[in-house]
Amino acid sequence: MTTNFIEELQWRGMIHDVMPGAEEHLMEGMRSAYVGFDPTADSLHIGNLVPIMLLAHYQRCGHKPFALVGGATGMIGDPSGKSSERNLLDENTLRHNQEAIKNQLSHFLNFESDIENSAVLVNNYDWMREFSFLQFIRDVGKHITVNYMMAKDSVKNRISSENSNDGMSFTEFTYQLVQGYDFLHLFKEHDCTIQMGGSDQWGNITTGTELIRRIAQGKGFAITCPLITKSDGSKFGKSEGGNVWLDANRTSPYKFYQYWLNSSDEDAEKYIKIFTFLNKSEIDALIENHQEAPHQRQLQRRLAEEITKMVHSLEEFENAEKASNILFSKSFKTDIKTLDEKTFLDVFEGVPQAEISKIELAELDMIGALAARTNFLGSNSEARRALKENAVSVNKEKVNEDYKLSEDDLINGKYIIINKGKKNTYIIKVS
RNA sequence: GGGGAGAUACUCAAGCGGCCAACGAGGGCAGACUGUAAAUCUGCUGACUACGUCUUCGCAGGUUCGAAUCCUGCUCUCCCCA
Repeated sequence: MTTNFIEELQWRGMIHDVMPGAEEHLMEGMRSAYVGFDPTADSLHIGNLVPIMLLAHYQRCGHKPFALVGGATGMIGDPSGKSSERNLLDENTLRHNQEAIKNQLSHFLNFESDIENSAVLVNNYDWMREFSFLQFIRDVGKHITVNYMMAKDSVKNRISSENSNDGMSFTEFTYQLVQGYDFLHLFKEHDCTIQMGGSDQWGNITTGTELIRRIAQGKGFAITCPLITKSDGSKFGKSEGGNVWLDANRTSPYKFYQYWLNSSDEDAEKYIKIFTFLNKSEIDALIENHQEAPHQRQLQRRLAEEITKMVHSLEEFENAEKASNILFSKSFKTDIKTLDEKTFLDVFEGVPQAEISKIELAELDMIGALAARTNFLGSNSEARRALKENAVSVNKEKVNEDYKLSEDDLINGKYIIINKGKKNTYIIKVS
């Protein structure tokens, strides 16, 4: 019943490193593996998507996935890849975030308890909370030398790097021990033998396998996936300065869809393997088609479709797609009128809106429509600048500073769509 | 405890009495080109009732016709010696 998990990940480009023996270990039968998630926010973002997919594939291959919410570790802060100390969380926020995260994970993982390999959510705060400091340093600390801990890249970088002047607190130094202990705990309690994560987690994971070996005389395995990059070098998962979140309230499904749709060709080929469950032949065919007619961007479309459906829903995807088609269509003015009000609102869900009266409309100039009255832009200056740069359009037609809005501009008798550039849309509702 | 260096816009980083709303780079935004891509080129990137005015260069005072630049005190950071 188990299919070859490693092989599956391999062709998808999701393997960075596998500890020797892991593949054989997995072929022997159902195994349990876990991935840690950081509960610093009440939503995951697409940077978390890779580990999520890791677990999802894992479950699909017939194994049992554990999602560990790092309540305790989140209180400490992982020094890997960070150049400065992190803020700590309090318990209430933690619990709230855990719930939200579980909810999002359930889009990918099956938590139903009636199947053998159902997913399980655990929070390391539950077992770390009662662990006293003395107990911990006796039971765990005794087995790992400082020399061993110092040898980890995450620690070395922080201590020796010239650009981090802040040093590293003892708290963060102990992070790997706490995470390592999680692995040991899950090993003992749930027979969890594998930990997966991004390649930056390798050091932390091996501290865990080390603990399992020394304390429980067992064998734990590490599997890491590459960190996702974008071909232009910018950070993956960031858009307009912020994270792309899985939560529709933080990143609207439309924006989410657009993020993927705007992937470069190179990235899209990579992403479709990593972020969708499409099988190899299907993906190969898609890539081939795309290379023949790259301008049609079928690959990006399919990629965006699959992920949006998974993270949000079929309906949200359809709205996002529809909105995209209309917003970027050549015959915008006629297309937009084909929408009834309900669909119109769905399509523009999450787009900033402002409501004004007809009387106000008559007096409103473009500065007011962009900033002074509506606050779409940060300041009047910004509005003036945008107008001067020929960046603003009303219902998709470029306008300049002298343009006067009127009732002729109303769509469905109520709405005016304003764009700044191609990608920033605002709606004025006139009542 | 003693000595030294520093704090400038989103980030890095110039400026060291008027020519400073502040060089430059990165980032961001926009325009052209395109495929809502990448690359490239161009413009913008404190605010306002806008050819002018106002508020900004760690904080608080002071000198001066005039200060990011000089002086005094304070806060914070880093480095060296003990």
